[in-house]
Amino acid sequence: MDLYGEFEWRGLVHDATEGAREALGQGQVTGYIGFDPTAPSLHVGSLLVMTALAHMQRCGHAPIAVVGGGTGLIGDPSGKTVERQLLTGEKVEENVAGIRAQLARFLDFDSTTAPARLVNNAEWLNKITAIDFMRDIGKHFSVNAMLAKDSVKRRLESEDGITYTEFSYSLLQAYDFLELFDRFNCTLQMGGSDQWGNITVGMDLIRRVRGAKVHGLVLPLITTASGTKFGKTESGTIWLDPALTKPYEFYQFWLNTHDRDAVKYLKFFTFLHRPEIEELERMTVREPERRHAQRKLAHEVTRLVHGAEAVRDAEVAGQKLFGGSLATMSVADLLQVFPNVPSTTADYVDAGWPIVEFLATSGVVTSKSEATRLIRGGGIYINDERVTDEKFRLLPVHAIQGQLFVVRKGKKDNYLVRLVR
RNA sequence: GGGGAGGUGGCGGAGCGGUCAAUCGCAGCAGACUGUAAAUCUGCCGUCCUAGUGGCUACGGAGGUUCGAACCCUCCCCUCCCCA
Repeated sequence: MDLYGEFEWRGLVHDATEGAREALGQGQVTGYIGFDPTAPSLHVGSLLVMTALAHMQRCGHAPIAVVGGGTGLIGDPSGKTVERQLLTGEKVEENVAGIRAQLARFLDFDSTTAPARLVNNAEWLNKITAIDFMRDIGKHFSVNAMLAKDSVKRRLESEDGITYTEFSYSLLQAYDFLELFDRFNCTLQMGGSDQWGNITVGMDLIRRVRGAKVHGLVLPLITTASGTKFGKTESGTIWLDPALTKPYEFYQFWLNTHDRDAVKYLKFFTFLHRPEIEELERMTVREPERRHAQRKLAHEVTRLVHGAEAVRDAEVAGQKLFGGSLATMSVADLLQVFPNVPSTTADYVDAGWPIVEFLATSGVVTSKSEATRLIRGGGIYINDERVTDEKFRLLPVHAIQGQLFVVRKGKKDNYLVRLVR
């Protein structure tokens, strides 16, 4: 299958170098994407480039995922307006380990025909000496040209300026590309659209020192129909790590995708083929209330990231919490979904708890003031029943079979609070 | 260097001595409607609590005048525009 055509149909090509399409059409290409270990987990914002790597492999090309154990120690100034805080070496290593595992889910390392690789650029960046770097790499760059780069220019104009460290970042990334070219004959670098500048620097370096023409392709910035930042919800970033974002929340995030974004995201984040996506599009137009596209999207993406079992749990939990009345539900049923939804415990107290205090200490809200505001606005429900009185005293007998409270904030934020004796 | 305009809550943008925690719009949260949508309408919207004619923090920074300052004065910092 033609990778470029696949990308194009899915709307994944924001920009590409001339000849990239042809190069991908003539035999196997080795391409890479870099991942910054700035956090211990990737988030949904990285999902697009991850699927891009997987698409490469599916089309018979050889993908390389590079985790920036070396560059992570510096920090990419692209898109940043202020100097970054440097991460410690241990922190970076920790983050690298977490990210590696997440990337591994998307790639097949055992393929004999189109092998995937996972490398850490610390492998070469930590070894090169300052003198070598300046002689072999630095010599090929004109500071005049570097100063003209947008990301640098913005920072030069800003009050805080830019340090030499961040200024040199793009050279390190260029060196990565060169190293991968030498080691694996890697001739393509992909990335988010903010990486275009860094990618072209690497292409220039390879052209100068090896006389070879390599390619770059950048993916679009993900936008939402409502104009909000993709990948954030009220409760924060949607992470890929199940310890940071429960698979249930992850599933709900996708399920709540805006109608106008659902099909676009199916193309972006799933590997479903064109006929199936087009059928889902038709179904969604016909019966928008069924949210065919959103359901499939949530199902597929959750499966890719967390596995089939997690999807089943997330779907069951969703049906339980949104499906019917809690009254007909057994504690056993609810306890079954307990680990899948945000949940806490509360210590048993005979006399019960003032509702406001209960909400604050269980972590459903951040302060008693917020609890009061929500109750006055009619946005708090205990076991499906709206709390109308902020002075209400919650008693152990109110718990479902004396064991469990289902606390709901607004329409869709469910929390389970279990009583502990 | 000279002249002019301006810095207010997440953003935009009013206010120009008391009734200012600060009009309004956007964003956000909650409610109604619905499809766990969108649009629309309603309420909330610095923050905390014992919820009160409550506490704390806030109109670039530091001082000052005043019973009282986002608002007046002084100095400083920063942004934008015009001229050199």
